[in-house]
Amino acid sequence: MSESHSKKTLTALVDCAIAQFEESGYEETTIDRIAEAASVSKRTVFRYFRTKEDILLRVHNERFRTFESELRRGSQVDPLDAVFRAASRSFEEIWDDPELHRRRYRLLFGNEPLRRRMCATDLDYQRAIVEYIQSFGRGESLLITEMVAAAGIAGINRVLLTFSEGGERSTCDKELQRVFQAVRRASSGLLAERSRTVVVLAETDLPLNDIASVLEGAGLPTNGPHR
Amino acid sequence: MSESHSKKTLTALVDCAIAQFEESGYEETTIDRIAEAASVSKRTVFRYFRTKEDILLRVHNERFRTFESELRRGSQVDPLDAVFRAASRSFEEIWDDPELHRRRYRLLFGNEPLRRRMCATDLDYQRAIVEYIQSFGRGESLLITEMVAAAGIAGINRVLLTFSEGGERSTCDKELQRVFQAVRRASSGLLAERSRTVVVLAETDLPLNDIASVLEGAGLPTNGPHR
DNA sequence: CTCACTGTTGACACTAGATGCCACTCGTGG
DNA sequence: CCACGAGTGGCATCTAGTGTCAACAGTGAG
Repeated sequence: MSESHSKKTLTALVDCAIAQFEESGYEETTIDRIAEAASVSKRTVFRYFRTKEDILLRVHNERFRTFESELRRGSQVDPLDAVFRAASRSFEEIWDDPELHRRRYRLLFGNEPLRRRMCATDLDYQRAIVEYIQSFGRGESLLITEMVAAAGIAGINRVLLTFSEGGERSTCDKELQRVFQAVRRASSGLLAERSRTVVVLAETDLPLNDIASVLEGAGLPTNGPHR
Repeated sequence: MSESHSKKTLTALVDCAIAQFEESGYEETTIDRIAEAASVSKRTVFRYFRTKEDILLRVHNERFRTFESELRRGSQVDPLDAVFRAASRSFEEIWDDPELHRRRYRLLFGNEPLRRRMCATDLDYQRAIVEYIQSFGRGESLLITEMVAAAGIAGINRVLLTFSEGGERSTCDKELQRVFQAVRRASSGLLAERSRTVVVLAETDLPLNDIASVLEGAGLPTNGPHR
């Protein structure tokens, strides 16, 4: 259960692999080459990483796991708040060693097959978010929930891309907030399955103030200048 | 350029492969096994399909190509209309042989690695949709456009899942429409970066009909009973 | 000190997906 | 009858990934 692990060889493996990928490209770099560079046997490489792409993708997938556990931990009233918090948390680890993560994500975004592989992780995020939101039992349709989740994930991916292109922490934080503001705006309309700007035309003898009182009594704040 | 192709062996290959996959599972079925079942050599299998998963995924990827070309062809005023039309068109081929496609998608959705592979195609859809919408030059932010596209694609994927689970044409069409209504509702707010239901209170001496005329003149359809 | 236990590694054999190369066959047109 | 090209089989080869086993190092107990 404890699995083979030696911090030294692990980091050596990652460093050598990333260096080789950057130098010769992902496809062109064979496992044998990486093993040789890290002075271990091919077999040992596969003891540390299940697959070749796992060398680059593991950290990304682990980001999902922290996201998931943060999501469970969060006892928020609003599901979207919880998702936002969890997403923020999952980003924090990146800032421990931004340069290494940046190189990693640059490789991932720069290589088409790997970029596509990353999409597979989105499925995990979608499932987790949908399950979480549905667990609140507000009766939102599965379809709409999935769509809202997908939109949020697309936003998160762009934040990741921004980061890989050199985005600083403040920039990424700001973009992530923008994503969730957008999700909130969209979902308030979508989850309730209706959202439209309505213009009401009506004739009445009631004075303006009476109508405003009725609206405010119904929990609809009015902010127009009414006497 | 003409590539090797023989309708007979192609369909034989697909039929045998799908049958084997259904019987023994995707991973458990080797290329040799498929080749043997179709009475061709292993080498020939790879002349018809670049990879093993291509046997199942090719049709799905071709669906994207028709989507893309339909998108270009479409000379719609509204970009979302064009995307909706293109999506509908890309579904039409399915109804030529629903059962075969159903078996295919059942395998794809039922096998986790393949399900994840399908996600890679979403990237193509997202890029195409984003590029198309941006080409209208309405100044929507890239981030928001990507999010809206992702939401739509998530919806399309659910329609596909519904189909694979036995959904009839009318059911799928209805669900697809629901997806795009949702996208429209969300995007009208998102692309403009604001969306809210507004109630206007005002006093005026103008008769109802005059106001209605102004609104309709501005392209806002009214449907209330006004004299 | 030594025995036993455990965790890490290297070496080797092997499977399966995938590619490159060459020779063969078969139908069609000149 | 020959030529040509498309489609094919057979074979060698490469690479990712797995299973197995023996070797070796550290550690704690007797």
